[in-house]
Amino acid sequence: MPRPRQPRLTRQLIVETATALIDAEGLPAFSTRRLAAELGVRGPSLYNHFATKDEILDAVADTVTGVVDTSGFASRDWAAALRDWAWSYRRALTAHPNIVPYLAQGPGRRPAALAMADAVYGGLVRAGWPPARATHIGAALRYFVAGSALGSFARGFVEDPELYAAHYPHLRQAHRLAEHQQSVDEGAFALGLDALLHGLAAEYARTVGAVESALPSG
Amino acid sequence: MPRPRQPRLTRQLIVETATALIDAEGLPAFSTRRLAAELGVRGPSLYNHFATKDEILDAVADTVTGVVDTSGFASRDWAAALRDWAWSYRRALTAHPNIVPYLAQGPGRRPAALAMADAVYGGLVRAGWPPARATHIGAALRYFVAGSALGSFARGFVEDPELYAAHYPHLRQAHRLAEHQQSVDEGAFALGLDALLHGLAAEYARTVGAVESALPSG
DNA sequence: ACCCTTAAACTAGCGCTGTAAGTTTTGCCG
DNA sequence: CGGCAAAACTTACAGCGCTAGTTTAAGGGT
Repeated sequence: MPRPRQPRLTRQLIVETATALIDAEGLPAFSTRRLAAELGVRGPSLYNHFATKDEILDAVADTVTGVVDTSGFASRDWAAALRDWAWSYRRALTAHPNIVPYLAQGPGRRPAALAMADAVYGGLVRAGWPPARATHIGAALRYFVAGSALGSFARGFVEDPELYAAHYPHLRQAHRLAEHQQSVDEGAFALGLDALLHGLAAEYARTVGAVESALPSG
Repeated sequence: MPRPRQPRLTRQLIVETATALIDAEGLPAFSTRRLAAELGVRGPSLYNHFATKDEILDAVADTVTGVVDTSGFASRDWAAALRDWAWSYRRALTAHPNIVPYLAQGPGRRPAALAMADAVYGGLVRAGWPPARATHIGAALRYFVAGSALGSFARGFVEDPELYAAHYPHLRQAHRLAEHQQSVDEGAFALGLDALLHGLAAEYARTVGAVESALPSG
């Protein structure tokens, strides 16, 4: 088959179809041939638009990260902005949980991830946090969000409840976790995020706030 | 080649060699043939000892998780025990960073991960936390530790610093993160963990502590 | 109007992968 | 001492990411 009169593939179409395929069937089922078949095309044709499979995955990951809202850092105080961002970040990841294992391995060279890191860091520094501290805070929240989206604590407990009861006395109810997976994960996230922000506010009051109020400009 | 006089493979030897191979060359380089070659053997021979490749990876992950120390929950107050556990957990994972992406996808049916979850949950409940809260706390800390071991915040920034400076003004220094990766990650972890525990202590005082001190047994 | 470059599909194929099937020889147990 | 299980083997299959080379259409330059 020669070059078609109208191109059958575009980067955008490939990324959209890849996202749908990963959402529907998981990362392991995502192969270049499988994706190509979904697009009515023959495997190697994808390489006219992307250099490698990882480049496709990067594009998928980038569009997922792209919807994260960091606008709070421009309008709200740093703690409220952090909270809004963390929830938005979590929503973006849990909307496409199957791509998270790939995405979680670092921002790499994905523009949206870098833009997000930039916005968070800038917002925290602007609020008075020392640069090193701002880096740490952004990283810590990223750890927490990525971890929560990745390793849904509850998802692992799906097996025969009898097995648990015998060996792990405190986990007798663990099989029920699967039923309420979403609410457990969200509850754990909400609790952890509140605790983190509470602790950060205390640190802020102890260090930044104290210093600023002792300065003429504060 | 027939059955040898002395078996060349044991489950333990396979797991140890697999761990070393993954540590040295990463998850993508870990294939059954590659592992077999390392053991002086021919690929399919591994299937006399493990049913699938994933079963080998589960065994590796389980031994990694197995060294995590949860003994603090038996001897110390809940907050100190959580801190000790979190650090021990993090050390175990960062000692074998290449297996973390596999390990982070849930406790599955790995005994060590389940035993760990059991110990944490039990310790928190014994300290007075309501069961649902104990589940949330264990999950939240697991998110944080796994996220920190998996997606080293700093590791992603390795590219040309000029690229960052142009598009992401606040990340001008980001390339330096790679140099200090370990200290940044540890600092972020320490900050986040302290903040988390600070917030949890406040919640404990507000709920559990208040109730217990109002009871005869408290 | 024509040529030429480039684009976008194709087919063929390489060296991998996980793993199933069947073979051979050894060690051990009844 | 016969026979069965164990543990290595060889062979093979389907699928993987990706490269190379081919074909034809689209579009720009003169």
